[in-house]
Amino acid sequence: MSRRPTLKDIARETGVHVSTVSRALDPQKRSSLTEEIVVKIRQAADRLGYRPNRIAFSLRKQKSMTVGVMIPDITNMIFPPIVRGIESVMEPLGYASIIVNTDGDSDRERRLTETLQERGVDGIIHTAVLRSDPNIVEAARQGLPVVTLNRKVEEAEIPYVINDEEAGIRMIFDHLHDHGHRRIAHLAGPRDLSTGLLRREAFCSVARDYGLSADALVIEEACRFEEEEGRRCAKEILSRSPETTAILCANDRLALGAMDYCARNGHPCPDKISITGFNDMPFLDLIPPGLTTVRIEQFDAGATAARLLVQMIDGCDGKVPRETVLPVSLKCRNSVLRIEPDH
Amino acid sequence: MSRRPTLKDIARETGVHVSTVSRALDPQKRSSLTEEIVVKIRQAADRLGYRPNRIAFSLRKQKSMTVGVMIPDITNMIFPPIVRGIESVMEPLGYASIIVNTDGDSDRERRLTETLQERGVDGIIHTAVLRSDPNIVEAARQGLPVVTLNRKVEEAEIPYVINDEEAGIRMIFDHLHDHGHRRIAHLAGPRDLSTGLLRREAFCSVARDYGLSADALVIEEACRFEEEEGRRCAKEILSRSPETTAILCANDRLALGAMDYCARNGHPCPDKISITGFNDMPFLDLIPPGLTTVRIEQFDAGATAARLLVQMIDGCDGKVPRETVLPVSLKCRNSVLRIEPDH
DNA sequence: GTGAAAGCGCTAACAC
DNA sequence: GTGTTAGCGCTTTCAC
Repeated sequence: MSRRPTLKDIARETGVHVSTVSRALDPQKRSSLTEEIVVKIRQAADRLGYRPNRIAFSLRKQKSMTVGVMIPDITNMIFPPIVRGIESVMEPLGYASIIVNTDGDSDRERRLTETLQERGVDGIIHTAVLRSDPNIVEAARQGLPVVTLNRKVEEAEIPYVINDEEAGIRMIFDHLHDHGHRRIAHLAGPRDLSTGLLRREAFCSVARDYGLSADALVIEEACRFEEEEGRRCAKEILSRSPETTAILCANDRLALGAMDYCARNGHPCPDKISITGFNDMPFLDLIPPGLTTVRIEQFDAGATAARLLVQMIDGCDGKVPRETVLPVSLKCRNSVLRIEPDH
Repeated sequence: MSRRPTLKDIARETGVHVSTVSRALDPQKRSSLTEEIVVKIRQAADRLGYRPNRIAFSLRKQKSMTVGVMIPDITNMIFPPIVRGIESVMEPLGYASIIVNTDGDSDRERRLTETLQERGVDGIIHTAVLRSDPNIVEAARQGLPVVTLNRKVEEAEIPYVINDEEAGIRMIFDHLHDHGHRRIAHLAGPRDLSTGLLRREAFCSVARDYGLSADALVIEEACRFEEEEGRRCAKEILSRSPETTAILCANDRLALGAMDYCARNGHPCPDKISITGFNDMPFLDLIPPGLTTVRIEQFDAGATAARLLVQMIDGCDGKVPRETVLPVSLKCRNSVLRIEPDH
């Protein structure tokens, strides 16, 4: 359990100064040294099993080679692929990630943001941001590189990468309409999350394009993106508007909840009612009847956000784009039934 | 984007020495200072928005307040709950976790172990260890606190927390036997993982207790804990031993794969064949017909491992227990059919 | 009760 | 080409 060797140990071992050792071990500066001494130093380093101390490096360089990744909850299956996407670009560059779960708790988020800053993270990828989010805005204002993922914050110029919500909703609405559905309800997400709002707005806009008047639209808003809320809202929709033939849900978990409620209450999907989701989370294909949904490339989204963040950290060339919109696609399974349009 | 304030800034502001500021801000040592000056310093700190620099702290104290968490792959749904369990004890204690994915790649694991050590982690929780795993053994030998989770490594005295594999296999075997099954095949996990081996051994041992001779046992071993391997092995079992009435799988993913293969090849579960899993991963309840499996408390396992690790780091009282075995329970769903025993 | 000084392991001016 | 020196922000002896 002997202490890890330091530059000083190598210096003593080889009889040179620590700064020489430091240079010899830095690929950038190696060139300014004699070949002979470099070899000697590297051999000594290998022999002693030297590993650089990144903490000392961080303190000196004011760069921790660490980024913070804020997510609502890693047990929500759409996040692990995002995390892997981030890792796929960060790790090869030598960055480590500290992943924290906010649980959608803004107080907790504030504390975690502070913790990350105390730990000197070089930047933050935030996948749990609210449309209005003073904590992260303040951090960004102080000069910390931040990029938000999946959601955007409205009060600041923080770069974000989102999916093409509008296109996704349009695809799925078209799909329902093509299958004869005219009485399409929207099970909306929370209004304080940008995805919730964006998808709702897209729904209204597409409905308008199809000539449905806004006040005829039945929309029920979930408080959280959770199955339980899906059940509650499905119940609401069914009782308020029993003639509904399809429920377009703002995400998969809401759809799963809605499907469960409908199945238990004499409206099995797809026979009695068609239901659609959004996200295409893992394992959805194994759950009957197979939710038709909008596929989002979570891994790519993570990787894209990571690339942006690195650009901001390196602060190299011009500004990074404020907005990055990733393409989505329709994933047809079996939760949408073809029916005769009733008009 | 002004630089974050340091102790020096507060010292200048209040006209005292930095060491005094340091003491005033340390709850432990605050007592040795005048009440008056402590108040003045704390006010100045608040006014400037001082946040301690944990990197400097780490360098000085040789303690990073960071632990490494090695998992095979965070997108495997059994791991997120473990991560949250670890976090639930680590975060309140001020520890952050760096989570890394090994992808079961031993080379990658070695690199990651080194990276974690360079970053000065105070300990490692390893959920992806092989039965023989020189990398982590070497790290532990050098004095780094390590605890393994779900699996154990055989060549060293590294504390581990595992689930009661033996009891789990026994429960599920009993359950199958109670339902009349006598021709029970085992779809085993990889032999180089302790769970794979332990569950296989338990299977053989229970079978022996039931008077089944070892050479009559049909066992097919998967190379990885993945659906694809489950399909392959199910095919093998069905062709080698068509009279099989039940397949006891070493984990849920293998079971899902087996179920899929059987369904597609005229052996729907549970009507033609009964299948069981192990782990009770999330969302299993939504996948028909509902896999009967052994429930593991992943969150608790993570929390337990974290508690052990903290004990080791604090190096306080006596040694931590080498072995911690967590209880498991039977989770009955609908993948096991009651049949007439054929003898 | 408070200040002075050293040092954690490293990098980067600046000398020579 | 290599050594000297200073310093990143903090804690901790040791003085007084």
